[in-house]
Amino acid sequence: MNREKLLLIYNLLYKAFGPQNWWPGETKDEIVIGAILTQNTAWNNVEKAIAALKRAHLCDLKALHEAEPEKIKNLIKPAGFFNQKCYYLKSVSSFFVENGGFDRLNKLTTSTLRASLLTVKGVGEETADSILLYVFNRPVFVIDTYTKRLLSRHGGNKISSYKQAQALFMNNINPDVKIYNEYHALIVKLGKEFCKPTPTCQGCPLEGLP
DNA sequence: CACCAGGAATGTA
DNA sequence: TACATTCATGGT
Repeated sequence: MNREKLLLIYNLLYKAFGPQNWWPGETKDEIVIGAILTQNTAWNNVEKAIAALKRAHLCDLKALHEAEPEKIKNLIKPAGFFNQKCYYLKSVSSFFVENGGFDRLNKLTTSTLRASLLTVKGVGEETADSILLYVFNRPVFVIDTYTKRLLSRHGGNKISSYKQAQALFMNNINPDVKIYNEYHALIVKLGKEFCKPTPTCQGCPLEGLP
């Protein structure tokens, strides 16, 4: 994998799929909540959980911080792992509330903010980077299952760690929030349509690439 | 019925 | 560092 190929893949995906308008969420709180709920879970199930939270006026980090765990669990059940995710939502919402919310956290440098997010239970590397990119608008490339799959099928080299995969993109693509946003969203689109565990390469925008 | 989904935490070797 | 296990609902 090299710079030309990374740019070529981006152009092919963009031409085939067009702009994805990510992240699908109206508020910053909703994006953070969605980032937790979507862990190893299909997005349509996350939408049901978010809709339920909205109806209960709990699609809000401050409200979640004060809500009863049992109430949260019942509302987010459609997204699966409801015991864990309730605990994660609690820990993430306390983090935001106790640190003065978005505006104050936004004063931190990207690396400091990332390290801080990684101390929160329920926030791993991918979720931290998703929040950095889609909530704080920092130029951080998000690596997910689809990205790793794409690299293993078209990469030509072995990428073992998250950090290594992330460095590949960030060392070769200018740190542009807009581009990082679009590229990750396009890779997810590709993963859902074609680059699945059992790939359907008929009509794939990347058909024919090494 | 089997398989998988926009992962993370924890434990083992 | 590299895997294995657990968590759980809903779509295909």
